[in-house]
Amino acid sequence: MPELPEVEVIRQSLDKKIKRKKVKKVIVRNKNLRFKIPDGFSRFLENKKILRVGRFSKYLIFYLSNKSYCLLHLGMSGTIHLLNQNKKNFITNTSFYNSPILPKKHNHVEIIFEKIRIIYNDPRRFGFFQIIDNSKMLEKRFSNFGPEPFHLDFNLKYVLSFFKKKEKNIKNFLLDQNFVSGIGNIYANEILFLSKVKPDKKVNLLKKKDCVRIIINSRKVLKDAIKKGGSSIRDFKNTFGSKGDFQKNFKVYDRVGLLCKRSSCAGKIKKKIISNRSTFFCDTCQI
DNA sequence: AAGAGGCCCTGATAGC
DNA sequence: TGCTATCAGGGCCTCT
Repeated sequence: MPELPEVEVIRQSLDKKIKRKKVKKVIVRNKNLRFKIPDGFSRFLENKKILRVGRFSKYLIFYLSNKSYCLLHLGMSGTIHLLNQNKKNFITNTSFYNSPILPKKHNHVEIIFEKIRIIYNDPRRFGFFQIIDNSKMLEKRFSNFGPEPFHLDFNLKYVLSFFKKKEKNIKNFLLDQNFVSGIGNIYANEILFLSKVKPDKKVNLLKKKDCVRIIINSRKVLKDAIKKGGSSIRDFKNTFGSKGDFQKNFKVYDRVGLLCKRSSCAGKIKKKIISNRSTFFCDTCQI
């Protein structure tokens, strides 16, 4: 599910719900996520206030009242579910498990506030939590990440310097978080379609104007997706914070065999595996 | 040292 | 109905 736009939409709703609220209790049901949740994780969060919920790239950042941080990456299948609850017996109460909005399985972590309970669900367990002790460590954690597309650092000069003499194709670059942060497989496909660039084009062959279009469209696609509430595909429709609508705007993703949406183009959308990821493009108007 | 590929995991779906 | 194979939005690790 989650590329930058989906994570941002979740962040916005989560921030509204738990900002300035104190964590009463944390329950870890299954600590075997992508990285093992360490002993003491619950103790670390309990009795601390969430000052706000931030985000960098595809990571949610919980700003804690003792100037430490908790990161959450949703992996491929991580979702957050939010349940209101009565004050009475709010920690031990388990009636919420019957809630129709809550999946039956894979509810691995619960963070319990006085009137609200957030539940981390993740069937594939590619997501993870991470405790960060201070702002220095937070800075270090993301020091190797490229800028987000919106950032002024993601500009022509930066892109050209990265592409010089590189043999890699442009799609892999867009997915490379060291180059640019927050783009995943869906939006990489969409960005390249709008930019009229073939996904397997080697970056050292790109013209300046191609790079400019890729920069502009990276911003455009992510911004539009955030505005539409992200993309909901497969069974993620009812998930908290991601009842998105952007999938209706997909020009190439999951449209193999269908007509190209560019009005002047008669091509059909092709599918090709690049570095083990499904890649969709129009080989008529993307060159 | 850049770049390709394997792998972590479960669930939905397609094909027989 | 029930089996098997394939695929899924991420990113780390290893190998060449």
